Amino acid sequence: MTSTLFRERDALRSREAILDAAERLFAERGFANTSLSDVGAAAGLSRGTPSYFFGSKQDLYRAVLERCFAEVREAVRVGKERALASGQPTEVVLAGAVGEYVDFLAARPNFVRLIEWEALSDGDLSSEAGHHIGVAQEALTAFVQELGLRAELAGEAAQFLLSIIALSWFPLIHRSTIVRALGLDADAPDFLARRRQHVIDLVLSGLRARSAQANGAVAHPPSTSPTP
Amino acid sequence: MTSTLFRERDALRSREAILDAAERLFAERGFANTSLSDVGAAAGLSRGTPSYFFGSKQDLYRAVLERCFAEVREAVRVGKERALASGQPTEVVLAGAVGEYVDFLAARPNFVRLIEWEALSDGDLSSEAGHHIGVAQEALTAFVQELGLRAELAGEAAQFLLSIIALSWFPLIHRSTIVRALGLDADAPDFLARRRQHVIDLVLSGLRARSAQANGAVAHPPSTSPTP
DNA sequence: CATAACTTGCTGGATATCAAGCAAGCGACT
DNA sequence: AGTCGCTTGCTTGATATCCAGCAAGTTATG
Repeated sequence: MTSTLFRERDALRSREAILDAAERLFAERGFANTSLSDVGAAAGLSRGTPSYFFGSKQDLYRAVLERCFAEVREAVRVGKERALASGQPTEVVLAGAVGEYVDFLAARPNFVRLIEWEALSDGDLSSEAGHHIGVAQEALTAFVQELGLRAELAGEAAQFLLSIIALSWFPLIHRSTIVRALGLDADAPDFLARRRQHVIDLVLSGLRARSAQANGAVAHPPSTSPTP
Repeated sequence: MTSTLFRERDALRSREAILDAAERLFAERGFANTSLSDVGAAAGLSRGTPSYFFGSKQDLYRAVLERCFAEVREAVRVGKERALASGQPTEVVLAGAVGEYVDFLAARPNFVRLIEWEALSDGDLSSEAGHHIGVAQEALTAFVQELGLRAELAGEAAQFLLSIIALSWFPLIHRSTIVRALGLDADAPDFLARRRQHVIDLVLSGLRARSAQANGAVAHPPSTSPTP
């Protein structure tokens, strides 16, 4: 019998192992600070194997991003369909969607960090991250549709969506810096649930206030002005 | 007379020039992607000068961070004093403080990007970013004090403060990716004002809802639960 | 005042390290 | 024998760090 110490040779498995390793390392340390040696070693393979399967380092990076975005696109598609078909009241649908978004991101720290490196390095989305546009637009139209807004309020909706993303995203990036500096423990078992609820409450109260302001007369002045 | 083409030798000015150049380049491209040659050239000096003044690349980086944090500490201190002494109603004070925070960050893209690189690279705040703790704690106590909360609600306050930071911070990092993907134009002359107002409205409505829930009976159920 | 002795600000070559990419090689299986 | 999966040796380019040195001052000394 052949030794079981060495895995049998399997191109597909090795490819996936390299993708996994690269995703983890690129997410943790960024593109520039990850060497192909590191990737090979983390995949349990040699220095040269990443190049063998993916060509250049850039190409490997593209492959990693592509795999991540595919997952996100799918999640948005599914979430959108479910939300629009549910027939539940708007607030319930939104609360569910926001909560799921928080959980989705929290379960994918690699994805979040990858995008963050990307945003910092590139400056603009010209290169790889062009995928983002499509997903964001799809989410935005679903959001506008669910709120039953006319097109004129798309800017307002975009602000809200931007806020939802920011609220869900930020604590994951700064879990060990700002979050901890505020005395919160991102590793505590109930942190995620608390955060999820907080984000949902904040967004819903914001939307309620906004629609109250739009419908009724001027109950309170539009909002307090900051400059004296 | 001596030629005015060449600046007279001035150690302090050169030091500052190098700090400025390093801050800009580290913020734009990150630590790993900035060479000391780049820094020297950007400062109008030679390849070797950064090392001459600051020793190692790491030390130069530390000096840049230190200078940034000093500015932030000062801003927090001033803002805190002014807010607590103003005697205005809580909502006005908060709206002012939040708006100022948004503007403060928007005026300092270098700072925001620097911290973001730091958060991504380090993972934890052990090393350089330990400064953060102090500033965040000071802001938090001011916030709790302004709201007149008991210590038990510090966790709640921290969530709100975290949200304020996230809302103000995120669009600056993702101005060319997510913000643009949502159809917003971060370079439009009124984007900052709109965003400022949105953040203020969102935070204030959230706080109003929270205090209504705390004071009155259960007007609406605590909040809609996301899981089916 | 003049010259020498010394300091300070800054430069740019030399060296060493490290990583990407290429190509030759090697073992296993068909 | 040939192909596939993978490894290893080597080259080349980039860059951090060390250091010798120059030039513009500054102080001490005649």
